[in-house]
Amino acid sequence: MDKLRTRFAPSPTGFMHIGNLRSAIFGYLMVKHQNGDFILRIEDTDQTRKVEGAVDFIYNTCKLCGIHFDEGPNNGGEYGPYIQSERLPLYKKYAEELVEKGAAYYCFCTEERLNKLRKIAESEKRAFQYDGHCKNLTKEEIEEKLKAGVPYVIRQKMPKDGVSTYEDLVYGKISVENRILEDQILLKSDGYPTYNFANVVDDHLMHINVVARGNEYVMSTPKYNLLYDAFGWERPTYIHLPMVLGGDGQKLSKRNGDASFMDLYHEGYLPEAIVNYLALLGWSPNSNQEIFSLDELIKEFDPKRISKSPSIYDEKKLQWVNAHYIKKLDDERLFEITIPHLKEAYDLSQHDDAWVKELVLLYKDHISYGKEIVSVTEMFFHDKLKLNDECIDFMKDESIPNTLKVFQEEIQNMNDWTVENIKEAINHTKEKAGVKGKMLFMPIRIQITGVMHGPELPNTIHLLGKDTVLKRLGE
RNA sequence: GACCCGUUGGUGAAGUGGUUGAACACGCCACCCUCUCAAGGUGGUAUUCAUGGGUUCGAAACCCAUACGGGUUACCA
Repeated sequence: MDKLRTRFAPSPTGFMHIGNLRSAIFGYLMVKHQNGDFILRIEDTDQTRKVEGAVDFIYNTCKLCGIHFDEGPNNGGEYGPYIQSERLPLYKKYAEELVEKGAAYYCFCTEERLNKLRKIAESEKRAFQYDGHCKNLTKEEIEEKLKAGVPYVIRQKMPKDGVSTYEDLVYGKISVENRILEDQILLKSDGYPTYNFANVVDDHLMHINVVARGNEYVMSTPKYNLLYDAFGWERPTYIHLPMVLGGDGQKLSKRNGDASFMDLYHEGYLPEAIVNYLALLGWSPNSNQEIFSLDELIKEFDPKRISKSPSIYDEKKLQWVNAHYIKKLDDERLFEITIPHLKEAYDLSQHDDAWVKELVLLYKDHISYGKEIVSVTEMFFHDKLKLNDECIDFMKDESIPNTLKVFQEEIQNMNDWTVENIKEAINHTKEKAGVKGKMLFMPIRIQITGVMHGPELPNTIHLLGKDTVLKRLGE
């Protein structure tokens, strides 16, 4: 069997949303499972959508995720160029070849005529389909118009009857009646190929034998196959992926909580966690395992276990996965995904690096993504503590003023400001004030941090600093 | 409208005719741990498998309708 080769073929929009990334991941896993090649091809046949720097952006995103390309615009390969706008002459040549073979034809129909046809179809409540007006032009007529420079497109000649069938690795057998297939445009009047055509030509030329893409193409795949057949090329294996939807069951959008990969990344989600989560959206392993490294995913991946129904993107579960990875993260990376957020939110000039790092470490097990460090550490940066009702209630106990007073004295008399000494101070307070457990810790915690929960108290106090602590105890 | 695809709990899902009175995970709740929260541990919650018909000794699983959802129907990709 030939080496597996698939491609990720995005448009250079400078944006990669979760669904796109997932397609890339699935393609990558599919092909790497069998040691195949993963190729990047840029589909920029719609010049109006092109964005500067988009190719690098795609490379960066994938690199962060651990996905590498065996071939592509930035790393070359045997079958380049890998940017469609650089392959223009090719498409024309192949389109003309198809005309010669009788599988396509020149069409000189104007937009006005097409629009008129469309209107008629609409008024008759019929689906519009090109009527094949130019299909039967004589050779002389065509020559003449070409010579006269009349703008033209090249259209695919579709069979009028019969049924086209193919086998999809996910959806199984798909059949579509040929009569609903339109004589679609292959080559636009500006000389650019349409997506559909460029895809087939490039896939063949680049020896792509596995096509993994969104299931919005399930129904148009017979058109592609007809093209392969007309050329006498071998059809690839198709894997159509179910869609990813937002929480409202609608297509992903900013509105329903969609985030692009970069948004998530910048909020301190780890790429490996995102990849892990995404791999589980619409695919399930043969076991109950939930946490997978990329290598494990490659080993376990089986396209037969891709589900057919759309999946809903659930940020809660992503957070759970991400939190899992954060717990195992080495400190340096933890700092990278948290400290910039702290810097942005708070004035850190009063603190040195070591202090900031200690703070982050204190919350390592408490956050599920990097940016969450900001909300969770608020008490360190805002002096005004607002107690909620529960705290106020708690503070009503009559033993509390004394407990706080004793503790305050302990702090005042402390020479070395260390976690150990603070622990000692709490212990002394226990003895001197005659309180323990909750009645010992809670008053101190509430008075100093303003809330009833948080990480370990001595460490928290230590980080807050003696001055702040005394100030809050005095209030 | 036509065509294609889908429909297991709040979410991701396992399941491919019979230890399923439907696994596992997220979420949620409770308990344990803990000064507290988180983490961790334990337990619980929720789907009778969209609906209605078949086929079968037996169906979530096979077949047919219906409903709902999504997709396609561009000189966009």
